[in-house]
Amino acid sequence: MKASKMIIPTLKEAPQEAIIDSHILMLRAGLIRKLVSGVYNFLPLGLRSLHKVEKIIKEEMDRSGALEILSSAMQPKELWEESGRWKKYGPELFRFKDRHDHEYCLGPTHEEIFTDLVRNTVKSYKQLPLNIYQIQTKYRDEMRPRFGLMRGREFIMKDAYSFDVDEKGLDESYKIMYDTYSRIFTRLGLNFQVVLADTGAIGGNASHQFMALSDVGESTIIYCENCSYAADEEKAYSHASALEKEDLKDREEVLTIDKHSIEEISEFLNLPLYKIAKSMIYYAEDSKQYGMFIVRGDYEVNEIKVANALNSSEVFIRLASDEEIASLGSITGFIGPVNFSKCKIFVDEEVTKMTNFVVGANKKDYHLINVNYQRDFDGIVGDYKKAKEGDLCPVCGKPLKSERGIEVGQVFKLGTKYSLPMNCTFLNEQGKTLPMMMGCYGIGVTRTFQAIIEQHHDEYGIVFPLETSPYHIVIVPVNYDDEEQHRVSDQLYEMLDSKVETVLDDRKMKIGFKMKDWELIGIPYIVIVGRRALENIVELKNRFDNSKVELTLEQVKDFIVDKVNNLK
RNA sequence: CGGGAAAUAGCACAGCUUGGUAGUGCAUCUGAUUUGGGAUCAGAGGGUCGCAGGUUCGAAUCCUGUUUUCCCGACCA
Repeated sequence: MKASKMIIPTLKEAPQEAIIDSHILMLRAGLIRKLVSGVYNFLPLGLRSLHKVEKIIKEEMDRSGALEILSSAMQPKELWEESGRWKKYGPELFRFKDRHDHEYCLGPTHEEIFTDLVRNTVKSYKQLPLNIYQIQTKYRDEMRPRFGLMRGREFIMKDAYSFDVDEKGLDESYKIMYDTYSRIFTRLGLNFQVVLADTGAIGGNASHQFMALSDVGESTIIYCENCSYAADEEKAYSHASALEKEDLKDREEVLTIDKHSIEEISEFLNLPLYKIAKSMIYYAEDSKQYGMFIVRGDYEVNEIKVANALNSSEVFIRLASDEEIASLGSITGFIGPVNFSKCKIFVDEEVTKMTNFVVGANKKDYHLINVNYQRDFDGIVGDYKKAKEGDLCPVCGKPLKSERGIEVGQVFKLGTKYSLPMNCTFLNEQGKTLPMMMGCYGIGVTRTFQAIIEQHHDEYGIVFPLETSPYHIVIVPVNYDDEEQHRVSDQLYEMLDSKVETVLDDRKMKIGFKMKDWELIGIPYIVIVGRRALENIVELKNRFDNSKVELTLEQVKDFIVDKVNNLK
């Protein structure tokens, strides 16, 4: 390809809208352009690279035995009502009507569609197991689109759904996808970690997330360096460092005027945070119940765990208002579990290990001191706190670490969550009708594309891994008007073009300008044709370490052809 | 949806306090000179100053409303 025929709209300055490196670089390198918030156009260079990401995903999915299909972004309301999600999904679902007033949505995910497809085409155990996937555009009306492709309202996802006859089959399908994902992200050159995850709105009973490690990631990973334990912060389970047990003292009521927060109480009573228990009342809008959650003062309540405890999903969980708290017989700032019975009490297990601690007295300006679990109150014991760095690993007991990650993929075991309500069944060997066991597996393709850039850039620009670079190599004559340089550039281009993806930068620009462009765009190998053109010697710049070597044309060809062939 | 900030040429920004000709750099076009690291000179094109209303002889500037964008939180591939 000749650079003079391409669209290379590089920007010298970073557009105001971007703040993280990968987003700035995609914009500056002319890979994408914003249409509206959370929606982007892919320009030629960006699209080439994106297609390569898709190709790798496709190759590995096909290798795993999965079958590719393509469905529509437009989905009828009826299917969503069958699964119960038309109501449950909330405002994130883009909904619209046609001229006949029929309702539709733009698919944020495709469980309903695939389940419907399979129930109408597969009837026998002989046709199972089955794994069907697609690479297709998804729509989610995000509250806050962010960081370019990282969280868009329109994005490309690879979604796969497996159908099995039983749990054992599902386990196998799940394992295959788990391994396939590991291969995909490895081939894409991502530094990633697999973590245990909560199942969230999609539902189901087991899940792992694939996290590309990065400081700008929106997820926090809690992991153990000693053993292999790793989990999303939302899901992570840990033990707090142990406290000294004291002899139980008599419970007392103390005046704590205007001391509402844990910090204020701690300071006022001169007690450390871990001698105080935090009581929070949550309300689940779908299951319509309140729950009081008690955690140790130096911990946060994990709202995902709250949602699970209240049989709700996180979207519907909120803190109770002051009025609601009053109607339950307590008062904001002085909530506590002692002599409280208006709603269920959930006690974090770390609280059961505390002795002589402080809680609210459900009475304005009073707290109770020397409170003890079981002697003074009771509740449903479980894990409701947010795990944090320094906690002890639930597997081996060593201190846990934390790191940020970009969630690029997730695998779920759905079980019969969709097949049961949607009646997706098969006949087994005994002629008995059974619901299929399903799994679902997603990769955020556009997000993965950005994650690659986030992990592969330097001070000059993007440094694409060869396999996902828009082009493999670019030939840059210092002065294309110079007769010798022109001849050598053309000759090298002829030698390479049919074998590897080559750009010849024939633009009438100064060398510095052209180099800056390609370094920004991230083409890994740049050939400079300059003063030694007469001797047929050129310079090869390697963007991975920014080193340069002088080579003959033949050597350049052998080098790059070899590199590209090695990818296959 | 809560809290903050912003909106002036393709991009980055000044002008607004104190109302009076819409500007700078980069990019674009023409010509010339340049060609080993974002060239120089000369010239040119490009704007409903986000939108609507108000105040005023006169509004980019002051007032009101509105929309959009970005950032921080709650949600997810």
